[in-house]
Amino acid sequence: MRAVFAEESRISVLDVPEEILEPLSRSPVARDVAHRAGVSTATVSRVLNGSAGVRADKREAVMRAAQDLGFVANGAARALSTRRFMAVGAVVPNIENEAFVRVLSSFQERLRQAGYTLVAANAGYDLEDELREATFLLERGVDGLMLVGDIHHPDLHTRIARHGIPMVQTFSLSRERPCVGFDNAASAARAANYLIDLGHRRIGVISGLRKDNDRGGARVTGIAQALAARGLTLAPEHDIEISYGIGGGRDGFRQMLAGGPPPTAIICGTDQIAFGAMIEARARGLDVPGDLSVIGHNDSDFAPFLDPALTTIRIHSAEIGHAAGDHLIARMQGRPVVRLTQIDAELILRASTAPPRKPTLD
Amino acid sequence: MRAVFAEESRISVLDVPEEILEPLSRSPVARDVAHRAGVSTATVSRVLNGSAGVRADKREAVMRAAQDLGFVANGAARALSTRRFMAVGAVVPNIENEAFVRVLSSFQERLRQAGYTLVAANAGYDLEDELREATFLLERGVDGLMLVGDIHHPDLHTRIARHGIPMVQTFSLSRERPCVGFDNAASAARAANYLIDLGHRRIGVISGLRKDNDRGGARVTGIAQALAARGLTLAPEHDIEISYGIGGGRDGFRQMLAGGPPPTAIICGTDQIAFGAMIEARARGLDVPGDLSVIGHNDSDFAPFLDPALTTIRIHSAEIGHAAGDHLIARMQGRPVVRLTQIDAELILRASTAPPRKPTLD
DNA sequence: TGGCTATCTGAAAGCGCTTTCAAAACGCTG
DNA sequence: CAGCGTTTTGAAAGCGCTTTCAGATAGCCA
Repeated sequence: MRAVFAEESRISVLDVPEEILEPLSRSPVARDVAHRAGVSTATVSRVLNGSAGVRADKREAVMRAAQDLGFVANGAARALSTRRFMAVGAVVPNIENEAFVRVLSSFQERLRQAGYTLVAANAGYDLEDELREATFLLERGVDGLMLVGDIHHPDLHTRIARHGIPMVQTFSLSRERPCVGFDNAASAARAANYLIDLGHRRIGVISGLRKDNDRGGARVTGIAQALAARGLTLAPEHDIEISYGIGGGRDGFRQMLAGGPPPTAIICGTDQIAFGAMIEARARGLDVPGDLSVIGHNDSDFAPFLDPALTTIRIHSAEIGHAAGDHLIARMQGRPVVRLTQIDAELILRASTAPPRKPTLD
Repeated sequence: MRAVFAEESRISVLDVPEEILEPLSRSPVARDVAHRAGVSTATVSRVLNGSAGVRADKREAVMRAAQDLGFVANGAARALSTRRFMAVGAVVPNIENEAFVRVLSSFQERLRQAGYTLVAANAGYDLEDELREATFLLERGVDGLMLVGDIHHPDLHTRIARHGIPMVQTFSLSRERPCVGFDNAASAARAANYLIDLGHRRIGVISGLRKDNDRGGARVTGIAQALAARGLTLAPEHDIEISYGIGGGRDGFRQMLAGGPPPTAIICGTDQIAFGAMIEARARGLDVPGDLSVIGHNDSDFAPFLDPALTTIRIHSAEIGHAAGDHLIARMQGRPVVRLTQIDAELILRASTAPPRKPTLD
């Protein structure tokens, strides 16, 4: 059931031309402040940047003049002069995705404290687009760059290197490049082992799109290997790749059921997918966790509130963002840094997983 | 039930000092390109900015030289020279909030197409913080600014005016300033009227924090007025203000029940709050919608998938973002614009609302 | 008070682009 | 081929800040 009520569709008040805002003469520049304070622009700069060696009275005068005039330094001029933009870029696959939002938020928090601004861009799970967006950021001017994952367009590293700015990768580990993340394969394998230990033998996977996505790929690989190590296999019909979201999860599970004997447990690429799969399972009369155990990824806000509460792999997004921020800030300030920071994901056990009702016989 | 399994806590590989990246001489500048192409920097600039009036052969030569050198113009120098930063700022109350994320994403989409970058900042529902963040953005250099809501720090408008850049407000309407949004009071009132029409007489509200939040305030006011117009009142014990989130919703509803005869319907500030309230209701043995009708706000992804599916006020976040982007781009390019764009919210009817089981008698 | 050092200060030179302005090159026409 | 109107082009002047460098001041001691 779904209807639109009282749709008083959209209205626009047309063409009220903009009035001109105050004919403000011209925004004040350092010279104006210097004049007013009776000093040179050099001194203005020194005062406003807090550098020592300015006599108290002049300092006062400059401060007051700047205040009176409402002076705000021109960022571009400063950047041009100092060769520092005081900005950091971040390119993430999907800027609306909860996990990335959390990382960006905590990343920004750190940067902001250090006086940097964050400029985020969207790469949409496509290496070409990622390259394009990163290039755009480099042109506009950033002092550092955050990327997601370990596979990128071959030209990307060259371009970053040419700009001579530090870069840090997140969400996965890398032997070649600085990174903050976790072992996606290992954490997914841990979830698989947990299910195997519970007695499950037919285990399925519903992942998001894996194209240009090393994290998703690694997780599936990790699961397949964990199964193999215990003499089990990930059946092709139990290895589903769908688009993200609750709808994707429903479709994915439906697809899986169409492929032969259903699994007794599934591991999903996100909690949204897991939620969708649970809905579809219920619609098919399957009990979770009685007939089907479900594990998600991310520990979204709603995960503990689902019915049953969702077992999930919690990614410490906030800590990844903080660590990535700290890493970049340190390098931009020329301090030594750790090259690899590992922040392991945790398996959070809740009610959506249980031993299979009737242990499978094979 | 909630346990942490196999917590192999966090590891950091320490102090592998960063190797120096390629000792690249110095990134190429326009002069280098000019030299290589045998022209002046003026011509280089003309070619790279696509301005007409450059002979084809020189244009070719410049293109090739720029390509060979991997030249990328310095954004700060360009900004300083053109007095345009090609950047737009946005200050939102909570950068992690789903509704704002969606607006920012669609806003950015438009800006990006027009060659602008978005710089977003977090104001945390506090006017002082909002002022601080906006000022920070103004200093760093933006050509336009997006804000949320119609109440701001008194100094904010002065500062924006001093910079002479356009600003647009979102999510609510304003008679003083350019805006893209909807009538929060009216849309909430519509929801209230719908409940009244269903036969509800005791209607409650659980809103998020209303401090420095005109949207939240307007919604409650709208509901109270709608009730009053039908001879009903919003009882103080049914007017709850809590922090956002599912947990907030649970707490809020619990608090409401503690305050006397329970309402037969509630309107919540977000779908998360509504979800929390539904969980708490169920925990108390109340049936939704039999004993309690619930309406949310935003039409989050999960709303149609809750059990029962959630009736909610859908805010067209993506369209608000697009319209705000278009508005700002137009003004930055000196084109005339509409001053007020209204994009009404819709009431989406689903299964969480129904007539009260036993009509109240008053 | 003179001399010497330590502290402050301002003039001026960039930073790397864009853009104006005048000169150069070009293409026609008569 | 001179003369004239167009195109093209480059020199140079900014844009508004930081920072160097040398000169001006102040502080101190004898």
